[in-house]
Amino acid sequence: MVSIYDIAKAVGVSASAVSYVLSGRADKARISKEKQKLIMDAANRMGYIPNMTARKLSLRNMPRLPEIALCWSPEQHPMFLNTFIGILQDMTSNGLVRQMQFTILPYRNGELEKLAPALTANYYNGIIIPPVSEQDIEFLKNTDIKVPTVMLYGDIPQYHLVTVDNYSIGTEIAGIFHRHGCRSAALMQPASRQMSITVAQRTAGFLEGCRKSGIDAREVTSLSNETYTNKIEEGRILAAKMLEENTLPSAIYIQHDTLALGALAVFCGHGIRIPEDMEVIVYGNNESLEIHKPSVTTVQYPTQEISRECITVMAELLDKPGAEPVRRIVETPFVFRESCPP
Amino acid sequence: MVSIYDIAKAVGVSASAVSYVLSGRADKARISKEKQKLIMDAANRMGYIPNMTARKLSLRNMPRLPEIALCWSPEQHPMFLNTFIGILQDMTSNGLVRQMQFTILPYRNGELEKLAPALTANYYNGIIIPPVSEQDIEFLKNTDIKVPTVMLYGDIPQYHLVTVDNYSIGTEIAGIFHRHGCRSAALMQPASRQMSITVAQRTAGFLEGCRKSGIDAREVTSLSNETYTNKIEEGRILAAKMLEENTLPSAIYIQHDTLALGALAVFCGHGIRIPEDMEVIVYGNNESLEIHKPSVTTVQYPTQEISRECITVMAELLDKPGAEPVRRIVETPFVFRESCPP
DNA sequence: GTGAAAGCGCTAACAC
DNA sequence: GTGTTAGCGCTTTCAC
Repeated sequence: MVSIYDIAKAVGVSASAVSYVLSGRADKARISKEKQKLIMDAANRMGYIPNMTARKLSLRNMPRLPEIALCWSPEQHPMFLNTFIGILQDMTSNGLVRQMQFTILPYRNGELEKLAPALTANYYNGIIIPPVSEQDIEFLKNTDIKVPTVMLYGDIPQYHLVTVDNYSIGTEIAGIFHRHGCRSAALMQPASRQMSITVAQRTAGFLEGCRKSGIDAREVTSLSNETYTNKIEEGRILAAKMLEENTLPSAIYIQHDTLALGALAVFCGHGIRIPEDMEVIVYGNNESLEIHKPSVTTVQYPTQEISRECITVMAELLDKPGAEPVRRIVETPFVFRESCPP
Repeated sequence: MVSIYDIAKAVGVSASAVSYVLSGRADKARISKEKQKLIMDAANRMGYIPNMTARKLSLRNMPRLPEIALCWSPEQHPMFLNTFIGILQDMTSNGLVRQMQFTILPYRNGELEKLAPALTANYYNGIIIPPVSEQDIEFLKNTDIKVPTVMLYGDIPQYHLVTVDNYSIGTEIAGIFHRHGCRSAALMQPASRQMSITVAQRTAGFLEGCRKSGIDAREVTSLSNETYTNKIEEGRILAAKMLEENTLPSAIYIQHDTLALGALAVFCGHGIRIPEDMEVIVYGNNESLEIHKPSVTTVQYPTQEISRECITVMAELLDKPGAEPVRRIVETPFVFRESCPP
């Protein structure tokens, strides 16, 4: 990395002159125009990029905010990140939590390991990770992160946790289908490069619940090597496949809101009456499910509450680093609508 | 701020001992158990939070990534941030752009000014700002940011720009309605605390286009002091209001995708035939519009392309800081569907 | 086991 | 106008 000293040497001036010019305060130090140009040119030529770390350290009167790394995989629910930032903005401006600075560390599901250097180097005051794939959980279990770390979903003993009770969601849905006298049920879920543990937990709960209730349950999903332009299309294709096979169950639990919109479009388009022919429950939080005809019973994916809880826990941890790992389970309310009455 | 020296003094040991203990390497320096405990306790008691800036500066072998501030208002399109991070992850892992570190600076529309200290202090290697309100534009015009700065939407001479041609979108839609022989048109838009300039530009284009074509155009929007649980509900209420007034236009241009879903639910529920009774064009990128019955003609809000362009521009700027401001206009393709044929 | 001291790259007060 | 120098708070080597 080229520093202001390199430039100073190259141009034949002192480092402070370079500093003044490159941080836009040349006038303040009354550096001559010619020297300014020489310095600017050299900086450009040599590919100088200021080291903000050093700059910040020397800037005395700047507020020093704790830096939190927010590991983020775009395969999360597409609205979640926006919700998270919204809640953060809200809580901070209302003085509910201390100010913090969030840096996004993007990763793909299953490739969290690539962030290992940043995570293990004590580079941040805190870390937030929503590890959704088994592989990432495995990596985290075997990694020694020494700064306060909050997991979403992935229950790993040494770290703090904010999650929902995915397994119970599955069994409760199975229970509802059972009470309604359903004999057969389907479980529809999106394909992904890496099976999400949250989906897997709900799946396990649902299948176990069905088994106990004597409901004949089967999974509907696409091969992971197929690709779709979006979740709507995937839902349509999965639904079409079910119709082709001509073995519609009396109830279906769809694990993803947008997927559900696609699937429902096909079911309704083929004259399947919901809930008479088939009851539908969806996990997610897409507002469209509310105005869908018929309106759709959902288990709410509580992104707002998860965000709030996560931010709260992180803010508390900063002040007591050695604290015992906390476990916070966020509620997932059922919202009963036409597609599956209570 | 309490430093390791404060702790060292309080406990009566050297700063290096404190450093070892607090960064989890006490064993490496063979610090006695008692001293470790004393140091830990003092740190907790005194509310010590490590200064990551200093830590990073002294860590020699860490990769130094340019730090980019991403100013973000949650009032942006809810999927945009996720898309942005997804594209970033993609471009970086494919080696299309250099590695960068993104820090999120949350703000509310109209309150960008509160970020002024962070923006003007040369605290970041680059800054990205999507200023959507007039007030924030005004603030930026009068602010001297010295680091490479990319604006989305807000055209301000001294900064770089990535945007779409909002005005033309408005006029083109008016032109389509005109070609179809519409005599009257409505323009529906979401209420917001701060009128978004992008919405305002499309509005201006549309109204001017209507005026030139002799279309009688009127705006439908809610009072900014009303609040809604979500955009769907807002759309439903706006549509209901139009039905009450019993003056349906022959075409409507809806400025927001989710708002449109709510409004369309009401229109269709009241037997309004689309496009026969009323043509509909929507600006946005919600996938549901594609499977809506009838499917909805949209002008695509190209969040992916905007993100890609923005990241590209920023990466280029880092290497040539003094460059002339660039202007990149991203295409906004029309997708014609049933609600308004070409 | 422990502490002194050098250095990370930069800013800014100050001397010239 | 320009250069010297003392920090910013931390890590890490090395001497004791």
